[in-house]
Amino acid sequence: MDKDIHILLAEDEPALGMIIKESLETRNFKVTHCLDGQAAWENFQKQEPHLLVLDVMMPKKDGFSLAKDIRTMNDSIPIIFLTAKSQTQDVVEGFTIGGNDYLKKPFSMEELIVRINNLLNRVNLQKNSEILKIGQFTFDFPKQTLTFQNEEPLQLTHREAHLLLHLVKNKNQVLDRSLILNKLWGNDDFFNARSMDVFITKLRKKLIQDSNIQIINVRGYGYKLVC
Amino acid sequence: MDKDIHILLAEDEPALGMIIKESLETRNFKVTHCLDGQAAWENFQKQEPHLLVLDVMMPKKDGFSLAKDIRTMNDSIPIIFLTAKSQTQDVVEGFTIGGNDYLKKPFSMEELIVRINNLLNRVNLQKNSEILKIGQFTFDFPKQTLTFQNEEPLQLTHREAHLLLHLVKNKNQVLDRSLILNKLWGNDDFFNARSMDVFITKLRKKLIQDSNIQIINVRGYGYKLVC
DNA sequence: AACCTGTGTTAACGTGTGTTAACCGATTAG
DNA sequence: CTAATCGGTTAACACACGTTAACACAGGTT
Repeated sequence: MDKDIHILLAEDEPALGMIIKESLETRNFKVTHCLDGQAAWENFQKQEPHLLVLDVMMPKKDGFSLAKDIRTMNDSIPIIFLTAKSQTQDVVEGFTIGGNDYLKKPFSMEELIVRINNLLNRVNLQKNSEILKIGQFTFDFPKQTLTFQNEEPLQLTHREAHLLLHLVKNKNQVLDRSLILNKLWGNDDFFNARSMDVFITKLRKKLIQDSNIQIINVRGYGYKLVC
Repeated sequence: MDKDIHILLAEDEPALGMIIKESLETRNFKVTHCLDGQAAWENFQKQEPHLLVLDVMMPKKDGFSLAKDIRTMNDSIPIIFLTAKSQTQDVVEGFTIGGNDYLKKPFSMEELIVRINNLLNRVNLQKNSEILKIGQFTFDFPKQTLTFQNEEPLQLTHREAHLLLHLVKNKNQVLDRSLILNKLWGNDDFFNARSMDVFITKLRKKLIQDSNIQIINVRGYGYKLVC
């Protein structure tokens, strides 16, 4: 799952960069290592990574300046700065540019990984699993479409897509009613529960073409999607 | 022009607060001075200022806690913290809450004013000089053009370009309606919301050539551009 | 000045989505 | 068996959003 996460690392010290890269790769991240800000900028435009780890002091283009440029193109991508400096003013500058976290050298790999996971969970988790297969269907969650074999994609609504995502992520196991309700509706009162029932019906209809797929109710507990 | 800018100042030390208030007023800002966090909170709800200057250590409600509450209502209003502390950790805390800048006491008025102007410029006239790719389109924001592959560039209007820029900068994630409205229109009343709907329609039409690009509505929340 | 032209807002009407209600059958407790 | 409960299904509904066109207005042109 993590192998889908792509991190762009900009660090001019080759040895340190190597260590970070390898260390992150053992955690199943895909890492691109650039040795200066200019290279990182070019790579960012080509590859569109999920997260950036930028050294502040680099040749050609420093990390702050690089982050500033990146923010003109993308408001949300998480940025972590690495810096040898410790003055408050630098931290401030990093954050005003739009950095999300800040790590002072020397730091432990554990620290870096904790921060990366933090940021990815905050921003990235929801859109993580891009395109899923359910039996003979293809479920594109970001686009909210459900495609049977090679037919025309069927457009799902926001609620349908989210509910289906939950079911698929927990397929072949019982999903607790109130768990889904709390996650998607915010609370599990009577009316929301009935609303969910309606959506279960809708999903069943849209999944009817593949008879191997079923949304099974477990009375008093919840639902499970089998396929 | 500056006389339209309203700053909410929360500073419990009356003398210092007075100095700041008067100093900002000579720069043509409209300033409301509150002596504790509780008063500032009430005032914020009533007046909806353009920028906040918050002391961190205050009676009744400290600046961090106040900022946290304010961020639940408004993601974008710039917040500057004033603090006597100088530890990096406090700075980090301030920024993770959603502060935009940080000023360590004692500071000069000039410093404060530079930062205020910085933040206001960033919010008001986001200067951008980049060329973005959206699927098979090239979006030149400064020129306000949208080019499909090698065809003739399509001219966008000012509103179209700004709206598209926001969507692209936050692509693949849901962008809050009222956030866009507040940024581009200044407020999120009914009529502006309908106006935005019209522009969404216009953008969809202009992006129709690449079927992988979609502006998806999330009922009650906002839009996301997927590509 | 009168006339276009392009832009953004407002209006009017249509469509889609999510919630609620109503009615039903199935399951289970007593 | 009967009553209570849970879930299935359909339809009614309110309202968010889509779409188109009319409109107002600013800038430029003649």
